Amino acid sequence: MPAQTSHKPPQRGLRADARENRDRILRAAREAFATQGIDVPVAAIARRAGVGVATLYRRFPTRDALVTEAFAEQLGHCVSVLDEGLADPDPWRGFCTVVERVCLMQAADRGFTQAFLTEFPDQADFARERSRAEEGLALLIRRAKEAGALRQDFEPGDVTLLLLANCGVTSGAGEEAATASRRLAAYLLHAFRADAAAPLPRPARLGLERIHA
Amino acid sequence: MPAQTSHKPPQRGLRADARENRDRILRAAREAFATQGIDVPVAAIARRAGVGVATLYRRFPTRDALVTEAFAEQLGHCVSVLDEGLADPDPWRGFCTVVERVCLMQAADRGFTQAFLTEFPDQADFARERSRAEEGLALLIRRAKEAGALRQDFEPGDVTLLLLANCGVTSGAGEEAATASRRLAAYLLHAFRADAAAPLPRPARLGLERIHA
DNA sequence: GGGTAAACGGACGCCCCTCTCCGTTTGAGC
DNA sequence: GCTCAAACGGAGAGGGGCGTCCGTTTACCC
Repeated sequence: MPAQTSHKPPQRGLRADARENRDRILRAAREAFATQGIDVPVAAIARRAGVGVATLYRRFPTRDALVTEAFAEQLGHCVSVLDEGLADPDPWRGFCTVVERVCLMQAADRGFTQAFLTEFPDQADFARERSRAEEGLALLIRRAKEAGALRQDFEPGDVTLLLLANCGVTSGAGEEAATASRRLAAYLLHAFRADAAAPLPRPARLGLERIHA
Repeated sequence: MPAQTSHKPPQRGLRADARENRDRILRAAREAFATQGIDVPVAAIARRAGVGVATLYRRFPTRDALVTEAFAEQLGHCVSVLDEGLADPDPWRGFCTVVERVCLMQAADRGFTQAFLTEFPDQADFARERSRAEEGLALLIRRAKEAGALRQDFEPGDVTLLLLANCGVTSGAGEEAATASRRLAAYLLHAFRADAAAPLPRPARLGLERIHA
């Protein structure tokens, strides 16, 4: 079989106007989701993009498909943030950076946050990205522990915990979202430090996939 | 004027069957909200209560009125938890108890949590309870600081921060909600301790009323 | 037990959202 | 420039939730 050309198949072979419209729809969707939340009617997105609803549905057969595609970019961004964190010679600093950046991404995009909280289209693409993210994260955590910076009883599910917590904060805090998110991250990162160790209750069994349960 | 007899006016003077039905509706609503979330259709609540929709709407003229009334009990419970915390001779322990208990209440009731996160009917009753809660909380915080247990740069908005964070966790963690909530509370309470002090970013301006912005 | 106002319940109107159908327009190759 | 498949867009079908109307039933009082 031919090497699968990235995960954006339906771009090639489209007529010029169709491709243009497809881009406008995606841009409009991202804007709408970010500002109005993930529940904006499809019609509103179409209007914002300057196309008819039928055009939108021709490219994205269902609402979920559009949501998925619209957030693929953000998801990719998350992964690259993680890569940067892994590249940092100081694993603790790398870990902190990842957490802070992702939290701020959530704070800046209401739709992205909601997508985390509510059930989400579990497309195949996402599963792949997610498992990559899980591996990278586990590696970063292991390194940070070995460096003696991250507490020993920390575990990967605690990252999910933090992300969910941040979802709540960013959904609820309105315009203060970014400030609140920063403060939450600071508090939690502080509690995660090894030198802050004090007994913890047993961990929740939260994988990254649990997020969309 | 006659002393206002608590804040449950429309109980007296109802016909026996009507009062019975009213209670069943409230019970059904609380169950439905707790298990299915705050978005259950009114019709489902009516069915569960064994009454027609019209009967429901006769007692609770709008959906929001029903939600408000259904959660009044929980809100009262929160306040009494706070009172208990205030009664503890050790203000830090009192503070921890309040936080942990309220977090677990949220974890146990999906609807209550959602009501925190999403916009909420700002009924007059609630404003009163809320300001009482704010005062009590501020007092508890002041005492805990004076006792040297709570960090000096902690501020009331951080309680809102914690509650919102817990909302996110409990909405997202499914059956692990209680476990996750406990762990989050432990982490944050730990970070709130005075002996854990490290510089924080500037606080978010979150009052309790901000929760429903 | 009989009269009456209160309470009941289901059917219905209204609105909004998702997705489809179909007649019209347009880009691309010759 | 001509042809035609590809793309377009608006109108509308289908479904669901909120709140109301109105004919029927029932508790309470005498």
